[in-house]
Amino acid sequence: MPGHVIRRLNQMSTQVFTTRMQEKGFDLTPVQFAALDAIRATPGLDQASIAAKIAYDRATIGGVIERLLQKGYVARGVSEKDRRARVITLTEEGEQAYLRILPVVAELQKDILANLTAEERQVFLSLASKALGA
Amino acid sequence: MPGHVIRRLNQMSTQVFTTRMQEKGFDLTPVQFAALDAIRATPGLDQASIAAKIAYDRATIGGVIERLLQKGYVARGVSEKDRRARVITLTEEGEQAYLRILPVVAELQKDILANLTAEERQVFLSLASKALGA
DNA sequence: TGAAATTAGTAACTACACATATCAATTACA
DNA sequence: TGTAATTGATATGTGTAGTTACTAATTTCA
Repeated sequence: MPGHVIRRLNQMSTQVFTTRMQEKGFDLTPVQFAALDAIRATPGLDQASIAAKIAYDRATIGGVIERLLQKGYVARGVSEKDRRARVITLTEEGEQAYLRILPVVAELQKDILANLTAEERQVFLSLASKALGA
Repeated sequence: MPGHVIRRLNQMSTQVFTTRMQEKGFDLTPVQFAALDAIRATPGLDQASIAAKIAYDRATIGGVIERLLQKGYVARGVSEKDRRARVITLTEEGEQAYLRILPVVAELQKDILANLTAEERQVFLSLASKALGA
């Protein structure tokens, strides 16, 4: 059952992320990190573009960014080009946090597929990408 | 990024499930189907055992079963052996629904990994199982 | 046997995840 | 140019997904 296996994988992946982050004293969910990463890569992006970039629903991203705002990691402004759009940028605090968190996230990625050999991991990831149509 | 790829896979998988089910006129989520399947396979199981069987949290399963109850697919009783435990069984209506839904679920599993060849799918699933420690 | 530890389920809380509806701003086009 | 269609964001509602805290029932074991 592909669906069931994929769900279990995601469950395990989320658990590894949460556990490792907590161990290192950070309070950031996978989605929040993905958003932070996207915002840092393209500062001044509006919420809808951030959502599209990391494949999330627009409505979901609103809440995620709200929580990043509360942590003081990002700032929200109004776009000069389009007054409907909210432009998101990383704060200095967000930049510092990102730099501390990035190595932790990079490290824990290995733990997610820890039961596979390096080759198997490679095959798995390339098949997963193909399945996603990338 | 394994974590990100896995999340996207799960997202796609859920979407396929939801879309196909809706097309066929059924109102059942992936979790609800998994629970229904487990209950049917082992009638008279208590909630905690169902949760363990499909790798879910005890607290989450409570809500899932509550919704299955509302649909009239399952019945809840008190265990004779252990009065703390709620024993779940499939109703006749649940059995009928399951029989109609099963082929749809079996069919849509192929769509989840539609971008892969049969061989690739096989490799992917065996690697995923290994990653899960099965 | 009786107090302590364990276990089943629920409640409350946080955080996604997405659909749909709504509102405001912008763009397209007749 | 003015109305219609589109688009960005928020609000609302449903359904996971997990944590912690709690109650009630059961087991363990000193």
